[in-house]
Amino acid sequence: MKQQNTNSKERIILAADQLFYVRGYSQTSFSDIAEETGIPRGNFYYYFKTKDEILSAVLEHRQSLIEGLLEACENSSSEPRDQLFYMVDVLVREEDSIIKYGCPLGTLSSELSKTSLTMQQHVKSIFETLRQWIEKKLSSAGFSDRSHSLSMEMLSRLQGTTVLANVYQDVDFLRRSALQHKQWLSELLKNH
Amino acid sequence: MKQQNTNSKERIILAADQLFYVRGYSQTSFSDIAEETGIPRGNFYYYFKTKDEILSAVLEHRQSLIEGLLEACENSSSEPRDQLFYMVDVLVREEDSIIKYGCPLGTLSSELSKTSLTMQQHVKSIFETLRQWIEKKLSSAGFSDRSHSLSMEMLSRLQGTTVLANVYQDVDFLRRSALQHKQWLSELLKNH
DNA sequence: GTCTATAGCTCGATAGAC
DNA sequence: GTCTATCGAGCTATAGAC
Repeated sequence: MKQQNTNSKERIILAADQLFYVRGYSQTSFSDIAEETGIPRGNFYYYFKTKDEILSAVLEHRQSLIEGLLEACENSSSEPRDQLFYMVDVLVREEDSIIKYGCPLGTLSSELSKTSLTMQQHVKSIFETLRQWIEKKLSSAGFSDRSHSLSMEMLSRLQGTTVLANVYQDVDFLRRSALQHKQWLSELLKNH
Repeated sequence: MKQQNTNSKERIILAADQLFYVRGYSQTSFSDIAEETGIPRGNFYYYFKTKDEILSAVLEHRQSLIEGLLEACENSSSEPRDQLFYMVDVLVREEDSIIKYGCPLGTLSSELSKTSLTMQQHVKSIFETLRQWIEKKLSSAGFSDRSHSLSMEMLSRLQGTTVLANVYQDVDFLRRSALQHKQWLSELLKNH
């Protein structure tokens, strides 16, 4: 009934989450995670049968991180408009890592779409969580018909910004894009 | 003085270019390229000292492909507006591979920014070739002051579209986005 | 539950015959 | 220039002692 192992399992997931982001999934080895956590390689197989199972656990963790972000957006204001602004500003709050490694979801999806469509589907469902929240906020701001395509457009702009900021390693572009994104949202919501 | 080897070297580059796109750079092995070309593994080292040298050659090849695309854009019309449209429509002309593997430049940049900043700089310079051409076309359409930031915005939109189309494996979204992109360009150029 | 040792495989890279 | 054979390192995964 004792669950000290939960600690080790959680530490593996957290280290893997960071390493998969920084180095990519395929370029992260068990040795890397072992070095980061101090837990021996062979021990991992007590918690996970395969490397893919670690990836699954990491994806569940990222899903919960996204849900945490959405909650923070909800708590940032009572106005849907400002909640969406808070979402856009995650670009600036995470600017350092985005410049260096891109979007944690976008770059992982890119990698997995080339190697494991099954796992890529899991990333897609995290995107869906994000998109549905955006759609809900746009709906409550009066966009009942266009809310779906607008939510896709908003995600698309966010992804485009992270890719180019990463390509050009340009934090000023990232900040200007976030500002421009909020101006676009303002214009959009002004008419409702 | 005989150069039959040029044939083999070129075949290696072409196969590597395709495999680096479809599987990713790190996930493509010499064996994969050997299987694709019929050229034995060990033979590669006559033409390239390291795997990174193959990547360099592939990047030079992609640079020339981009220059070919720009030439096709130039030849598609005498109007800068329609030349830009032709550029946007590459999304639709390449829709199948974009849905499956994303943008050949964007996904490669994502991967390399995590593993080899040196090689990523090479990808960045290819993006620059693209961006400068767009900037030139916007300038000749009257945007002398905003042409730089608008060229970044156009690249950003293109990248965002490819990422989301790949995440959602959605060709309809890709086509709608291309249309929307051209409408945005039309609105922009209407005022000049 | 935790750890070491290692199997079995594939990788990039090398050596050398022809 | 073209090919085969192989090295040494690193990988995921397994076996089994404690």
